[in-house]
Amino acid sequence: MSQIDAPEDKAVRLDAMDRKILAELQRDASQSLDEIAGRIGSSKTPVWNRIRKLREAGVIGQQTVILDPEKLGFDACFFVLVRTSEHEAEWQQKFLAALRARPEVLEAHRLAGEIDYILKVRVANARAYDAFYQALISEVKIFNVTALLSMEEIKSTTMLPL
Amino acid sequence: MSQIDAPEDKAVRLDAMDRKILAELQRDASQSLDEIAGRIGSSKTPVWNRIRKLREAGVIGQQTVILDPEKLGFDACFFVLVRTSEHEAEWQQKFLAALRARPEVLEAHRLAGEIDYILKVRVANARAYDAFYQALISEVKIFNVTALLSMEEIKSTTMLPL
DNA sequence: CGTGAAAAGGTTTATTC
DNA sequence: GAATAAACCTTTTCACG
Repeated sequence: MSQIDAPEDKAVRLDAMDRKILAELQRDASQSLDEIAGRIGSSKTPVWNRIRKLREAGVIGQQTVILDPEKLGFDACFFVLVRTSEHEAEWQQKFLAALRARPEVLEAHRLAGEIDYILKVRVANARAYDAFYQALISEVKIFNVTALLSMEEIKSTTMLPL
Repeated sequence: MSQIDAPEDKAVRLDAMDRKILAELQRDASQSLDEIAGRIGSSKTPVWNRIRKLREAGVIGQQTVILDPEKLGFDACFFVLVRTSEHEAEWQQKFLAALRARPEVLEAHRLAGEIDYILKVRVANARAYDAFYQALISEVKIFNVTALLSMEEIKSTTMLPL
């Protein structure tokens, strides 16, 4: 069975210039090609060709804008530790679908160890969290839930350290 | 003492059109003004004026690009639960500065309750996590640390549900 | 593989209704 | 407020060294 380079392939070989371009794009994706080229000591066309390749390879994904949650009234952020008794495929499918469908769940990870899942949930206030929580446990059976309330966001970045 | 509208002010009043614009920018910040205007049923000029205001108000922050961590060799993601015995201002300053200085710490929150802090840390592998952990505890005294290893990223988004 | 120019399209400002 | 238009940049393609 043959295998072509698919976008899902893990790890891509990058040189120093690719890394510089990625770092610049992470820092400020609104920069022009000339600006990026200037900063990293290259020029327009090579930068453009590399960006195109990095996009095709799936290294560069969504281009987005970071909004200020508090200015938009999302005043509460919870980390939710979930333990479950159920480990059947069917239950898991239902649980994952529920998480993906709920827009207040910004992150969800399946974990190794005692705790099965961790969620990061952003909502307007504690009441909105409770509504989310009640809705979730009514959809899927969960053994144990611990909610950790964030008092202060010390740091938050999407920038990987290249 | 008078008070001017500063960028740090909490909560901003937005109408339905502002929200639609923000939703489009979150979804895809590379769209042209015409594209956004078309999708939300408006036109260039009003969309442009609103985006400018939202930027000035600090609602719209960094424009960035989401990179694929695995394609870049960041194969390990940990959530780190930190308990401390120290609660003096000086200790806290040192701890926060350490977290902010370490680029592998993508998120850090101060929590209410038993656990004092939660961190999200992205590194190449378990060994790199250990190096990070050793460096951190050598910089600041920490009472208790639990690392939760992510086995699977079920969901990860920066998009707030507008 | 980089350079530079040309074509197409986007942003930003100013003016008008 | 919104529409239009003009000036100015940027992106994208392409032909050439």
